[in-house]
Amino acid sequence: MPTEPNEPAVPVLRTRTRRKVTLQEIADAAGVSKSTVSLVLNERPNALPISERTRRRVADAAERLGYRPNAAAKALATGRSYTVLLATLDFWDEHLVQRLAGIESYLAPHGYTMRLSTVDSHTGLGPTTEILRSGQADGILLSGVMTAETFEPARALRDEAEANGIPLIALSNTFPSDLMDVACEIEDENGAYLAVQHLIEHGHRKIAFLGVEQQGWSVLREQGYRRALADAGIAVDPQLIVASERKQSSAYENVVRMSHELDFTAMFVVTDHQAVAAMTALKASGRRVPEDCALTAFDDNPTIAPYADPPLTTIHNPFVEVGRRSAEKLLRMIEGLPYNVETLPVSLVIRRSCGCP
Amino acid sequence: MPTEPNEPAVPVLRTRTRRKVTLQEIADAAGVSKSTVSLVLNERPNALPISERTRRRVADAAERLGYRPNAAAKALATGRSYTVLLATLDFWDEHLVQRLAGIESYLAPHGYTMRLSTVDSHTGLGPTTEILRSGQADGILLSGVMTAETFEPARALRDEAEANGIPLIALSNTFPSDLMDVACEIEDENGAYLAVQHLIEHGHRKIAFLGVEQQGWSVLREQGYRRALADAGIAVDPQLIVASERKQSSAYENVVRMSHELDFTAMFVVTDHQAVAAMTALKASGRRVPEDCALTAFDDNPTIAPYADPPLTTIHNPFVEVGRRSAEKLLRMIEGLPYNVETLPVSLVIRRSCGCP
DNA sequence: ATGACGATAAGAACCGGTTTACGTGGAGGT
DNA sequence: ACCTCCACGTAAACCGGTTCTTATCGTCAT
Repeated sequence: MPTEPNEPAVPVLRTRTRRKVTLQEIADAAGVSKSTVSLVLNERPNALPISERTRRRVADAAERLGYRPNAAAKALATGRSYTVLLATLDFWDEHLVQRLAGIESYLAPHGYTMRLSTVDSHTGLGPTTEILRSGQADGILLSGVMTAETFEPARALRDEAEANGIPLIALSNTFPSDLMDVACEIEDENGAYLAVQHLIEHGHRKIAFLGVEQQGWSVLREQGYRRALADAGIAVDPQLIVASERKQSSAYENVVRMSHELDFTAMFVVTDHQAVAAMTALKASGRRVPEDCALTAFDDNPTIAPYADPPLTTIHNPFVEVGRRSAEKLLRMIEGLPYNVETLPVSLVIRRSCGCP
Repeated sequence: MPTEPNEPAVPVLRTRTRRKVTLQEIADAAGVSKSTVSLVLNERPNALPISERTRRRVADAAERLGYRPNAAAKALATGRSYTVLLATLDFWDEHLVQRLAGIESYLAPHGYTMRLSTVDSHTGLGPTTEILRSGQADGILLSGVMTAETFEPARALRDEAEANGIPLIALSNTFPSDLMDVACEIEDENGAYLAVQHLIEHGHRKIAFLGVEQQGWSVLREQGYRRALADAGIAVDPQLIVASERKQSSAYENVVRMSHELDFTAMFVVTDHQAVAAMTALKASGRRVPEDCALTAFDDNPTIAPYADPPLTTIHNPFVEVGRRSAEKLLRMIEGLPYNVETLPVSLVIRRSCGCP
């Protein structure tokens, strides 16, 4: 029983693949020219007037045929890629995920998509340069915090972006503002104030501060800590102010040492991430949280704060909103629209680590 | 002293922006036609012959003018975007970073770049569908592991990719193989065998196994554990085989319980990530590692294993290589070339948690 | 009836590459 | 000296949109 010899062996994929529908095809279907179709489908604010009747005919045809504009053709004709480059200096930015959600939620409805490229000492700027020079991105969002290793790559990227006339903003406000823009600030100082104030309301007066070295936001949060103490008439004990490296183990070691050497009943830690290390250290030093040492933190990281033991009382850092705003600001820069930098409010999220029932 | 009134206020950026160099310009500079330039610059294997002299002239001109092909024009002409879509189901894939390094290292020299898009219950398939339908990607790498929440989105993406004739492969081998392809396997079974064998060589006979629920690779690693015991003539104690959820807290709780209820002197944990939780739990239960309980793990995660206390003896999981191979295989699928799935070897990395000096 | 004008739509050029079918000049054979 | 043939380049069409200029039609005032 011989089968048809010319029958392809695995035709499934090919037959199911829908052929791409072009502007011309929907023009034919609607009985108009392709320029008319383009005009209708793009809905320019002050374009040529199109009658309601043809507008509808075109829209119907487009809908019926399942038309999707060819991105490359559009990019070629407009000189814009409708693409944002997410350049990352350090993929281990714990907050990238949440910001990403905000970024995508803004980009998608505005017809933009995202490219990804890492910029570090291993990969170098090469691939990223290629993306910019070949016109594959209209703007850049830079992810990652400033460290000794990331500073130079970040500066190089900034220069490359500038040379190509492509706007760039940073997602985190850890870079000097003369180096690069950010979309928005958050209330670092005030958030820390609220977190420390809450500890004070619990009756604590010996409150330690655990910060992170070399980060502007950590300094701001320390200022909030100091202001809260000052407002409550509590003198600052410099010994109780400690800064760790970014990694958790550094925080752990610091807190173990502090537990042995210093006298405090509460502690404010500048990030949830470091707070869990601090709590582990406190417990390892024989202190219960919050009974022997109450603790508040900053970030309200959804993968950390609710699952810590005890759950963290912490300042809600609006990362998703920061992502949204960053995308919004970048798009405004791309379109040449004005924008301004706002400061987003934060709020205290009370769980158990502070001693609240 | 009036200044020139027509002088733009902020000309800096514009003047520094290099105008894009086109094929035609370098054709003029080299005194040839633009088709010749295209031919020279693309170096097709069996294209029209070009004399060495003009080849050099063109190359020189291109170099001198700093020519970069316009990606959109190329994409339009070739019908290919030279872009791979990294679709992620779950950005918290701990191993994405390393795989990403491997992926980029392969993509960049082959002229490909990466797009990014998340596919989950929040964002849905929408933006991703748009990318595929508008021809903005030639292939898809799917990141993230299979869970109850990610299964449906993954299947939908697979269907959409198939409908558009775009190849897709998964980065992790957690999906049923009839649902989607992977680029390569790793020696899950053998790695676990090596890790457990090492504990046996230290003289341990009561060895616990801590796995992760519902993951194929965890099952494979359990098989390696069983084979190692069998080869040493040790009977398997079913009570010592425990599976946790993916989150660390689940592992922590399981190990605390095991420490109280069961009798074992060593433990093999299926991931570094869970191993640190296990170690914390062991210490919290009053057991020293490795003196009271030796421990080996799997993954050799560079951000975890060397920094654990004590540093983890663990199986090196070649994530970077997996990323490279995944990119390679995807590109071969895009180009219609044959490929095959290989199994990558793993190796034991000895540090301190096993009890070695 | 007719010319002017406004509202619509068509036409064509263009974006910057790729790719084929088609010239052209020179070397080699007789 | 003439024809062939091959090596090398060129011209032109095409990819699928955008956008500006031009043409056409109906309507209204004169």
